[in-house]
Amino acid sequence: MSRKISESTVRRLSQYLRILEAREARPGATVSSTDLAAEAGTTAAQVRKDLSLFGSFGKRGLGYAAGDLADRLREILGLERVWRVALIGAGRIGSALFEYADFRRRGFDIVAVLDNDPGKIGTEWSGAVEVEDVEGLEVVLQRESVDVVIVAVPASAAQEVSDRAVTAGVRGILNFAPLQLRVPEDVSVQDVNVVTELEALSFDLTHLHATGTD
Amino acid sequence: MSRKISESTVRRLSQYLRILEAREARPGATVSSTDLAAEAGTTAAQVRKDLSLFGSFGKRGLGYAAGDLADRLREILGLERVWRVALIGAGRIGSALFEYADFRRRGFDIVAVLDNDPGKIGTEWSGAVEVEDVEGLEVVLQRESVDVVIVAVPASAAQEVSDRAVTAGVRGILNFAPLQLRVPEDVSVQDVNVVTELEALSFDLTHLHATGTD
DNA sequence: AGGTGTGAACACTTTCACAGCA
DNA sequence: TGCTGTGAAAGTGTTCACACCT
Repeated sequence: MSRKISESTVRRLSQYLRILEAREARPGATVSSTDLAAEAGTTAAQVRKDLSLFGSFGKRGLGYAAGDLADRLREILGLERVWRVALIGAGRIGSALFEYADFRRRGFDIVAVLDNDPGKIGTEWSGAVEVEDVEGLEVVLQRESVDVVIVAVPASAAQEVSDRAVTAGVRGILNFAPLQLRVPEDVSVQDVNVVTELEALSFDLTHLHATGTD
Repeated sequence: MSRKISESTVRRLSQYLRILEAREARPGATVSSTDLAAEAGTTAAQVRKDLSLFGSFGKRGLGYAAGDLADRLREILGLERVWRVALIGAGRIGSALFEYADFRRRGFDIVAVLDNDPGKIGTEWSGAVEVEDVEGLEVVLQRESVDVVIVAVPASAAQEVSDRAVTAGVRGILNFAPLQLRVPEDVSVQDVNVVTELEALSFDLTHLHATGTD
């Protein structure tokens, strides 16, 4: 069924879905590629190309049925199920993520939290999940049928934790550690690196200033 | 001076720099494009292309002088100065970011924190910065000569806050709100969106499974 | 030999422009 | 007329392959 879909297309699909959800469209409402493009900060042609990669579900002369389009996007993105997520690392980032209610609402359920700090192990978070010893990583991942792990440990521990999760069968990793994780081909890693984003800003600012003179 | 440098090149430069810094190279140490590529998860040709966009500072047969290369990268990325950052939004994400010491070490100094919650305004964070009322945004940004703002407020408030920061002269925005900020051409925005990253994982996992059957 | 710097080939993405349906 | 769907054209980014220096 699937051609090769680019990373950027997937990112935009996620964005389109968020836009549609924010509108909580009344039944029957329609949306055009021009609409979506304006809000997503891209072009109408881009929106149509992205969507047409998965079939043609627009009506010529009208646009897309907003509700149907949202459903279709959820289906394409694999969001019709609940993903079971384990959070590895109960530090600042970990706890901020855990408290971020949007995950749960969007189908990512944090079913386990692990850390190696004895002061944290055994404590209960939000009266729901107990922090467990990362020592027992494999057991926890299996017991909870975890699909995805969030790596929120220091860089020095990240590769080991990732290796163990992969060995335990995990195929998706959201990585907050500032290094490139080495994983087998069939494992998908997404990186979040705020320092890199800031450095990209720094680059832009430094070189934007130069635009006038060059 | 500057040709058009792609977003992806800049991201990789940041990564190369981090790799070099992690090695705390002894003076005189050298590093080859093959080395860097292996650790960064890219190809040697890519590394050389990226670096050659800014001049030729490698030695044929030898590689790059690690220390010099790191210096050059910092210069290219505009990291030879300290960037003054204001954090708008003192919620979960905001506080996690504030506590993340790496920023300061890397030249991003959070000089102001703003929020609209009366319970937070006036409190001191890390005995260093006092949370101020977002009401006075413009005054604070000017007083502190802020270069970059981090937008960590709910989506509903993000565009307004961004507009006000831009009007006050800010040219760089790190955006954590899940929407596309509208800004003038000469303002650079970098987005961090964890939900999109998770949805990209969800997409990959859903479609990797299919590879066998298709 | 070993490893850089780079034009030229290739692959991928975005934009254009228009045929075709509601 | 209005707006989608899509081949073809244009534009960007990556990989190849090799001349050249140490």
